[in-house]
Amino acid sequence: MKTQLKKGTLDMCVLAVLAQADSYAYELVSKLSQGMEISEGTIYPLMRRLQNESWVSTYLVESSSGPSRKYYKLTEAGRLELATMRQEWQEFVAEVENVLRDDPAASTEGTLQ
Amino acid sequence: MKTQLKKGTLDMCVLAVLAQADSYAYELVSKLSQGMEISEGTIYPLMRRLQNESWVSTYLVESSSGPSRKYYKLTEAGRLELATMRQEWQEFVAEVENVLRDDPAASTEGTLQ
DNA sequence: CAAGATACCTTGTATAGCAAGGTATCTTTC
DNA sequence: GAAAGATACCTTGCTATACAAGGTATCTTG
Repeated sequence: MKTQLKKGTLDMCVLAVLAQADSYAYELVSKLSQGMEISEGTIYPLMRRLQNESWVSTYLVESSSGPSRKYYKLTEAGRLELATMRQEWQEFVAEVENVLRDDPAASTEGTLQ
Repeated sequence: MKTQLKKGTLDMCVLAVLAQADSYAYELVSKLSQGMEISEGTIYPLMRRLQNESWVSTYLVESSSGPSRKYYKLTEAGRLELATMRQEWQEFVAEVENVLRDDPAASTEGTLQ
């Protein structure tokens, strides 16, 4: 239902996770699913986009518990992009909060009966 | 460029502005444009959506400086919806910040050369 | 070998923001 | 009173992205 809110933030989230450690799509879904909803149908096109932008590189690793994993590694360009996205995200949140702040109902103290 | 980030937040922003005072689309654009970018091509379909959801009602007011203005007034349902959106927004921001927090580069101290 | 988990992927749909373009009204200026 | 500019409304077509649904292949376990 609040799927629109995610638009544009998921790539940043993925890059942030990859900034910690290399990972593969299937694992990224389960990692991110701890805090937010994200589905497989979202992650694979997304990873292709990140790769097309050269923000990640890939390598295959054979697994002992299933098919080979396609690992993604953050590139230097990806690291810079993540920093940019972080900044834009914070600016955007500040803008929205600024609009919300002017709303009298912002101070949620007894405004709703 | 960061147009994706706005997806799903603009209706909340509009409702928040209307929570302060009734307004019309053209004025809403200029009000919101103080803090964020939003265009006319966005606002009119958006206002129709809000109206279809019965979150706003409308009335015409003749202007002394141009054509009649279609004012939008927040309904009670709209007020409730705004509260819900606020909450979902805050939850969503918290989720994203949570993912970002785990990123070592989060503490922006000397991480970039 | 059947079932289930792991892991990859694609197709089609819905949504929302925006640029570009169009119309009508009202005031001002010449 | 014609032209120009601001005000105010609106629509069409494009784009991006998230997701459900479906499909394939691999490996383990019973």
